[in-house]
Amino acid sequence: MTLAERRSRATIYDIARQVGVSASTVSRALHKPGRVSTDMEERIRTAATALGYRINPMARALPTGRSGALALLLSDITNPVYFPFIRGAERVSSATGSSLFIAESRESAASELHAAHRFQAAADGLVLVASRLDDQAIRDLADATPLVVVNREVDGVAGLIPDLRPGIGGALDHLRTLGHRSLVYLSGPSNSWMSRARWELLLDMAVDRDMNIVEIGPGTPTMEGGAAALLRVRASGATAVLAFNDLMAIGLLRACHAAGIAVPGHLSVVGFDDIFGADLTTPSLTTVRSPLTEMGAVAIRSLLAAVNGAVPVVPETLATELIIRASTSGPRHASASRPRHEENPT
Amino acid sequence: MTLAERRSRATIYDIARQVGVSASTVSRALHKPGRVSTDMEERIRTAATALGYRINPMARALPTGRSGALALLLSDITNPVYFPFIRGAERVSSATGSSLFIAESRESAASELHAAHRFQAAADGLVLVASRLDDQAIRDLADATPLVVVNREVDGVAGLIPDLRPGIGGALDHLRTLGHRSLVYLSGPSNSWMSRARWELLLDMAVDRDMNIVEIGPGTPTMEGGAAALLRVRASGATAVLAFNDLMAIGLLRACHAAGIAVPGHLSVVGFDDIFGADLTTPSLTTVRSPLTEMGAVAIRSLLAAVNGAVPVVPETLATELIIRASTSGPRHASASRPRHEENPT
DNA sequence: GGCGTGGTGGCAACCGGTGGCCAGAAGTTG
DNA sequence: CAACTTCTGGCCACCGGTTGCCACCACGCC
Repeated sequence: MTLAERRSRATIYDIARQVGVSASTVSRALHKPGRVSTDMEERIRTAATALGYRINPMARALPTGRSGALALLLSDITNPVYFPFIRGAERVSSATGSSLFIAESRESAASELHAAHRFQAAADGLVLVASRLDDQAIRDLADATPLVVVNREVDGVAGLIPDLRPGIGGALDHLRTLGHRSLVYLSGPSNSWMSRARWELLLDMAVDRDMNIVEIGPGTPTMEGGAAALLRVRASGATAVLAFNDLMAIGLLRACHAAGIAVPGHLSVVGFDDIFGADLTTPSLTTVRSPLTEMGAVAIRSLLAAVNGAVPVVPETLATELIIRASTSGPRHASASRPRHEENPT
Repeated sequence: MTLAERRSRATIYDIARQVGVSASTVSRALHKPGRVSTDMEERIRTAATALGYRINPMARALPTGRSGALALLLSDITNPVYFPFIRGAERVSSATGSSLFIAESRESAASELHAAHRFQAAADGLVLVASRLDDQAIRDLADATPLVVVNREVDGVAGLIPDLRPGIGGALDHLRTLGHRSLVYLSGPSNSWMSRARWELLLDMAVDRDMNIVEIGPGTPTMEGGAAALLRVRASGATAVLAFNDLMAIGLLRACHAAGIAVPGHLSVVGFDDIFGADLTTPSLTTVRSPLTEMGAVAIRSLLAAVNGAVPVVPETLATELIIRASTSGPRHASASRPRHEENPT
């Protein structure tokens, strides 16, 4: 088949021959509305479908410089947080007729850069999610290729960041209403822009609300990373902890259970992202949800705009939101057996 | 930038001009080891790196018919079962220098076919996971393009299926040892080849073990689908249920909890796949794990072999395996409070 | 010294489209 | 009816590589 396959596949020349016109006429009939007479277009279209013609994107890409492909670079494909994002991105790209490349950098800047270079040649544009590259490397890429960064802010590069205020404000208000005054933020990797952004806003808004907050970290953004922080969380004396992401929050939850610390009775836990699984834990996890599916969609739309030379418009609807579940309650209750919120056990 | 970007990007002609040779010599120096003299190759390589040359995959694809891209088609990107599979696939493709396209058919045969056609032109080969197409459509695709189907068997098409026997045998032995004699299989979608395969093997192996088993279904392969089956599961009088996948098993778990039915005290539950989250539930889920990451890797390796005209070799290590957690115990215990297996709460 | 041989590089065609430019036909206008 | 547009289709160069074939050169050998 390797050879057989190479044969077949009708080209515009086949159509041209059958209709008795030149190839450029076929090209125009198929892609330049109004450029050829209606009945000629008609004849060419019928011949094209009869021959099962499908355009060769590579051949088209050569003169136009446009491959019709976009690329998505993630630091960790198996992090559940990305799946809604990928879905949103995939929907928009397939709806607009683009193909989507995907690659994972495995938290390594070098392999991220390598993948980015590979895709610079093969795709029309790049989306970098939670990039591990430094600002200058990103700027260099953006100089050569349309580029959108997600969950990161780089000067002079199109970026996409959800509005953290409603979610973080909601979380702080929620905890304050429950009676918490002393909080901990479990931070993520030191090179994570988003971890820093969450922390800085928490700091700011906690002070506004007259609450104390300390940072513990940096930590790896996994369940293990969350579990590893337990000792320091306890030592801090805080009554509630916000973890950089749900994975860490879940890790902490499990570590608490193993150590006999009741959640939310002795410690309230809040996560970020609302990943799949956040409502499967016991207690189910209160978390700050990001509109991930929509962010994926918007990222691709902005990228397409950039590819087409238009100015990307970011809708202001990318707001985070607090999802209240069962891992938060008033401080210093002796037992976790009666979480005060609607429980969602499995 | 849309224009600026199109400029730059050194070509082999730029290198040729700088070194003072012809483009074909450059092409050979770069990709035909030994075809040009060593010092000429040396000079060309230095010039290439000096100019920041990177090959244009589209230009190369035109004469060779090889784009260096592979495509992965899934029915549902957000199903956690695919996460590890995608990772395995991505690792192998990026390790072999291929780029990976990804698309989701949203359970629709029409959009799957549409995506497949799009990728036929742009990629060297396709991987279809849990395809919703009928056998003939898949065969037609396979006639025109190197193709590997995963979790599906189609005559004359390369397929990749894990060995279900160890996992299913293990699950039946486990349940039998616990004292169960009467089982239910909660089947998935009627067009799911894998659901059928699991059922048929369960049937076969249950009879061998002198156990009763009935099928309930078909059902949608989601938590809702699992929850929806509760009434019929109860009515069957069975003491243990195996669900088509973990999502359904988790849905059933939650429905049981809501209905006051103790798991595993009143009902033991076994899932399939061991997705992310299967050990987050309470009780944590006993499940038949598939080697998903490796399957992703093997799928891409087979596809590459097919692309290169070699015979794909499927290693016999793709065995399923029973993961015993806390959702199974002996039948008819009054309470679920003391699951007999090491519990993994949160 | 003539000839064979292997090593090395160039020429040119080709992959499948795109698009600028041109020419003939048809239609408009004065 | 001539001059001028507008339509419509063809010609051809080009995008950036690959590769079959040929030519030239140096060397070795008889």
